[in-house]
Amino acid sequence: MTDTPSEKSERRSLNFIHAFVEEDLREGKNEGRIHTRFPPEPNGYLHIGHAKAIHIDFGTAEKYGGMCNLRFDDTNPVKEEVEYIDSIREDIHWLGYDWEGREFYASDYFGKLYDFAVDLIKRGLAYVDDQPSEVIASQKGTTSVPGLESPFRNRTVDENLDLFQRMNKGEFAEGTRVLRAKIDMAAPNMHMRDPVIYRIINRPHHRTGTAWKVYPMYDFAHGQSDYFEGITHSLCTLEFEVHRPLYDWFIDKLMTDKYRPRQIEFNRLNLTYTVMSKRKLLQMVNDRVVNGWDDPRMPTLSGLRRRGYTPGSIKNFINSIGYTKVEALNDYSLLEFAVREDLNKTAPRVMAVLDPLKVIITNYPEGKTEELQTVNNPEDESMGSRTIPFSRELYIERSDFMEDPPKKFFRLGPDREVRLKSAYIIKCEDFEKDAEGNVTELHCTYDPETKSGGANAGRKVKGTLHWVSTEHAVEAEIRLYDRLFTDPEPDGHKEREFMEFINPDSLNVIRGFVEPGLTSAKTLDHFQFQRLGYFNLDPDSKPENLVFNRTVALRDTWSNK
RNA sequence: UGACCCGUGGUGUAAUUGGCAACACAUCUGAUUUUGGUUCAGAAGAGUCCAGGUUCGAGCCCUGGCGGGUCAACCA
Repeated sequence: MTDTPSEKSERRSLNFIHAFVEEDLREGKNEGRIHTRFPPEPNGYLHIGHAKAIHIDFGTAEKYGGMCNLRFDDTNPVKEEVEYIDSIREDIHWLGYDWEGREFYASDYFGKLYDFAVDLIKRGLAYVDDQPSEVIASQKGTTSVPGLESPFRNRTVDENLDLFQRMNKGEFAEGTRVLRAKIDMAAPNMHMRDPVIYRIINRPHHRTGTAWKVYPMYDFAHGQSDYFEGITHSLCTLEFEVHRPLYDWFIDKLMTDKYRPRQIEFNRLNLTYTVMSKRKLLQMVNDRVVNGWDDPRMPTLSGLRRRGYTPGSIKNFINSIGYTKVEALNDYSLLEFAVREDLNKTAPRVMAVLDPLKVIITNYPEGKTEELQTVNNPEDESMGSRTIPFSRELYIERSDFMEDPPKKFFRLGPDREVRLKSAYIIKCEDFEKDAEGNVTELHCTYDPETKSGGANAGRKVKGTLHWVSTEHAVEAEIRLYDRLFTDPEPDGHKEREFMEFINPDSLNVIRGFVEPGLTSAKTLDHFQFQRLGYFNLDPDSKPENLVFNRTVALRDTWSNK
């Protein structure tokens, strides 16, 4: 069989997970079925790390004509809340995936799991341990010293059965008894040293209420849930690698036919300048470091969405970093590149001034307003054009003028010429300063012959500035978001708390001026404010108080050297 | 000092059966441009953790080191 070049390059780009999947397919495993699942615990909002999992879970199913379930891993009523379930559903949909009604809960299987536990007891493979957790922990041994067997390890089947049933009836207090799998206290893998599989919890569960007093542990619930749902490939992150022997052990005891799920682990997403642990994100929400899970500085999907990141850009980013078994730290600039690349094609170019400096065109008639034509996107004619008002008084960006400009500064300075985007070439004749020496006002003249698009517009000047007409511009609140953390690895310091690395300037709220017409923009529509970056209208923005969030800044490559 | 996993430019990935180490980001030039954006062209940057071995040929196979990660929750 010969491959076409495209087939070759397709196989070339296969990640190791898909290589495993194809191998299983070739070997005819599970009758050629591909079925994955995305299994979040509903104890927080989804973040960009989950996007990596979502893309491989749903993406693999999509690629091989299989299915992907959504399964809420809700085995611990102490930590989980209904509130999170809705946000998780919404975020998956936002990324462009659908579980087609196959929404399951680990708690759906509490009955089956209980029966399986009873079965293990009957087969002499599980026992009730009456010891407190500290004693069980101390008997576990260490990574280099074998563990000790519990004195309750060899109870009779009848006694175990009786005790386990009474555990579930609420006869015993939390922490007084657990059910353990009987495997091997001397196993080199700690997870095989008689792991706890059921514990008593006296708190109502968000779905099953008070029906159960005992709840299965992750290891006892996850693989079995996979099995019950017919999952063929259970994709998870690297830290579960050492759990795999236990996963397989339970499946061995449960298997009734040839079908068997397979766990494959990949590297989790780590981003520079970003904290991804749900525990820490929750702490930032609780400590009011940020204004909630969807604060635009948060790495949550809802935060990124509000900030203006598009689903497509996140998908491209995830694809570009790939899936391997190497613990990687991905550069934040790669994400920003993906956003700019995506937005560049779709975002109309509009004018805004963030830090205004007044300019008076001295030879322009007072009271006159011109409607100038400007294209929405110079690279995409189909996006059309619009008109913007020009008048005698304008704002330009304060940083676009230098009293004493260095050699390679192409913007405005005394006696310098510059083009106003879509308008005229102007020349700075004079400027005023206040008592502190700050420049307060520029007096310029314009050259009527150089009107943009006109017959004589061809004269070249080095710089082009964005501007707005003071009379027509709309004042808006503009939120400039920067990195929340100052250190590339706020999470990676053993001695120092990640909170010590919080950037006090991560949010700057300013009043700027935008060209008229943006007030009717739809929420989340993107704009490129010339040279300032990509912005979007905040979902909470009101017509009387426009709020724009900066999605990502453009790189201003001019440096004062 | 146990078990398992992993070491490829600064970062992240690729390299078919063992066959010239490739791509993207980042960095630096230059060109075009009514955005110092975009686009285009180019440069620099690793000889694949180390040492042996097998082979005509090793990033890939074997052996031994070294380095990093995960695991000893009644969390997931």
